[in-house]
Amino acid sequence: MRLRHAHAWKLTPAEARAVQARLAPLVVREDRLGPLKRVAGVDVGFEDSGQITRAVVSVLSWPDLVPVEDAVARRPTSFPYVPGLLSFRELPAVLEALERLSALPDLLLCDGQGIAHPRRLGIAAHLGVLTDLPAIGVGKTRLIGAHDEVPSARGAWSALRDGDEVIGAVLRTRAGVKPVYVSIGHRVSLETTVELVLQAAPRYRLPEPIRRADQLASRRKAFAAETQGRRKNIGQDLQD
DNA sequence: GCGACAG
DNA sequence: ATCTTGTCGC
Repeated sequence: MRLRHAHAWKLTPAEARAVQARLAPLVVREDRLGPLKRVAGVDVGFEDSGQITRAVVSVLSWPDLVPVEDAVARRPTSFPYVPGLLSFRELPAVLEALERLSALPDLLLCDGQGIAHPRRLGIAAHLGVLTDLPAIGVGKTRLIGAHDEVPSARGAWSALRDGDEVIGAVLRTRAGVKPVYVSIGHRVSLETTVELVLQAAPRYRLPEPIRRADQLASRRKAFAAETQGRRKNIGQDLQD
């Protein structure tokens, strides 16, 4: 498949913020999803002291969450980490990985914020707009926004607010475990976002697609079992 | 001017 | 994000 985009983004932080201001209005905050069959987790890791960006997209079937395809892409890191500008550092590699899939997924679950961002264009929203695929942001920590304490039961959540606007939800995917920060990425309402994240994370804190992408993006060890409760095998490395 | 600050 | 195994606790 083709995602016609030049992946060479040589921008200054000021220019990057201008791009965000231009794209933020294009985010669709309502449900515009088709049938879900393939859901992808997106994550990025770094090698060589951060000089190489490694993006992974793991596609799982829905709703059974069985791994069906993975794609990896490595690129020289071309943008520093600047809070609020994460997508300019990670998306070039992510787009390259997406293009390597045999088919695009029906939904993207991204490690990072959606519209819970200063200019409402976190990495999940940015990726959603560029690909026009439904997308959801799942952050492990907060970028912006305030919220009440979240009840400890799985499924409980509190609105994440920036002033008067609700920009996301702080959701408990596991009882008694630190909640995750979820927000609209593109073409998915906040209500649906909460439902889908809960369905995608039936057992662990993070959604299965993101967990798998995490594995492939950081560790380089084999991860044969664990997904379906099988035996553990140490030893076999697997490259890409 | 002083903090806060996704990954 | 990354440097890194085993270990303490529910």
